[in-house]
Amino acid sequence: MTPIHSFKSAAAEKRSHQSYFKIGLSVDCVIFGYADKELQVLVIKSDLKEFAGQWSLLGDLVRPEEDIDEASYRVLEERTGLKNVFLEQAQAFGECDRHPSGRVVTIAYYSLIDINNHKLQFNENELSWKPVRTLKKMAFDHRKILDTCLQRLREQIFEKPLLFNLLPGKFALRDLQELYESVLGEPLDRRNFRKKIAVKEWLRDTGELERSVVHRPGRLYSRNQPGKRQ
Amino acid sequence: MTPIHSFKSAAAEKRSHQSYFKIGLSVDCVIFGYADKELQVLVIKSDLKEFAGQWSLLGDLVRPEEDIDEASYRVLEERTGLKNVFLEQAQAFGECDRHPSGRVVTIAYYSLIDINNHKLQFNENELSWKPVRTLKKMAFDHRKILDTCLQRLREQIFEKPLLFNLLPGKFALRDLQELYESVLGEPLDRRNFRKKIAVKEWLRDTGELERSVVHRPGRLYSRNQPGKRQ
DNA sequence: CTGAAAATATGTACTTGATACACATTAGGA
DNA sequence: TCCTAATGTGTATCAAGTACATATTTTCAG
Repeated sequence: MTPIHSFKSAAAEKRSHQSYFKIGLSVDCVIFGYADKELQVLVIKSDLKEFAGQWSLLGDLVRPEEDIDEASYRVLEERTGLKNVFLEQAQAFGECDRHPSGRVVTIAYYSLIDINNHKLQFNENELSWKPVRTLKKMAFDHRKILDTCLQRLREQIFEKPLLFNLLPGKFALRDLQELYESVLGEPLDRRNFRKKIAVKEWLRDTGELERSVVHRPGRLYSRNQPGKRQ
Repeated sequence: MTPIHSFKSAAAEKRSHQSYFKIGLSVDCVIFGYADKELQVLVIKSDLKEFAGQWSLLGDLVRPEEDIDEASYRVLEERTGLKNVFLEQAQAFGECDRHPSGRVVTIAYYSLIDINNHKLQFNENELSWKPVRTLKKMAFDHRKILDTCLQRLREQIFEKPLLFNLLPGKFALRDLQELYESVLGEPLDRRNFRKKIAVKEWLRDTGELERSVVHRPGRLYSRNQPGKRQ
């Protein structure tokens, strides 16, 4: 047993524990979006021959000089151009055989962005949005990572106003409810949903109404920014 | 940008990404116990000169050939001799400067054990139980890790029967309540506590009573093993 | 112009879980 | 035998979640 906390110096560490530094460390980002009334996730084609044709999450090795949180923000920004968005660590995945090319432990983060309000950086691989529902098999253990993050998201959406990040600036309550239903994977009662959201003061009534709907138009709301009193 | 998922082989990986393998990976275990009516945590004296005299959590580097979960079980077993106990991953901590001897990312786990029902392996350093309440400053970012795990524990104790791991085989309801109060850091109403626990069916009435108490003795309970019907 | 269709908007009863709180009971010790 | 210090239990209240029905508003078809 070689307790890490008894290292005497970085130099001694490198000599005596060489083999311990053979483990690669990465971050993987589960980036959720919403389109076609379905929860989507941003994925790229894996170009590992073991996973030919399969989709994988956006990830990268952590650089020696960056915090792991920084690494996740970097991956998100490189791929979507977005900064300063909600990004939360979910869990580390560290089974020996999870990466066919070597030992790589990954730390999973998840994030939510408005698909129509950003530009993807399509500079390599095939980057695309896929419905979470239809992604049966993914490269590596990425389906498991996705499920873990989705589970975490489900636990959070009534605690924090996360899902507003997936919607355009103005939306009807029905849009919001459909989004919640997509994420939770189950229908919600319209009246109870409205009440539940109402008490949280997450919404601001824009005074506008829906247009071009074939029925009575609903009110349009926007996210109530913290600190702003309506 | 060098996406990890496009590695062609382990050999190529080693050549082209040498610098990415300079990050050390460890696990740290927050091992809770209960004694003197206080929540305790298992710590050792740090022998890093930067943290002379300070306490640190039990941790070790992850070995190249073991899963991270395995690593945490190994650390726990090496220090306490215990196997097959509850051990849950809490969070990864990966700030660049968290370890003075180099870049080490750590994954925190927490566990709960009965202090009086195991033998500590005192083969090195000063290994001891310390009240969580009195540990103001710890080595590394270990106080932060401890707080994170404690927070996670608080969220779990009414969901899962975790705290029974800290108690002897037989205990009175008052003992259990005092333990909950220690963990939560706040007093609980005796009658409401009893009701809340009762509906969960975590307890089995042993039929015995407390002894040597200077008042009316309470019933002694043991943990109701799953599957066992009383 | 009118009525049908399809959605919005809202309120009420019920159930469940959490909280606040009071009184009778039992063993040990003086 | 009484006092002490707990145990053991029940009830009223409040908050949150759930189930459910009716009136209203717009567009579209005729």
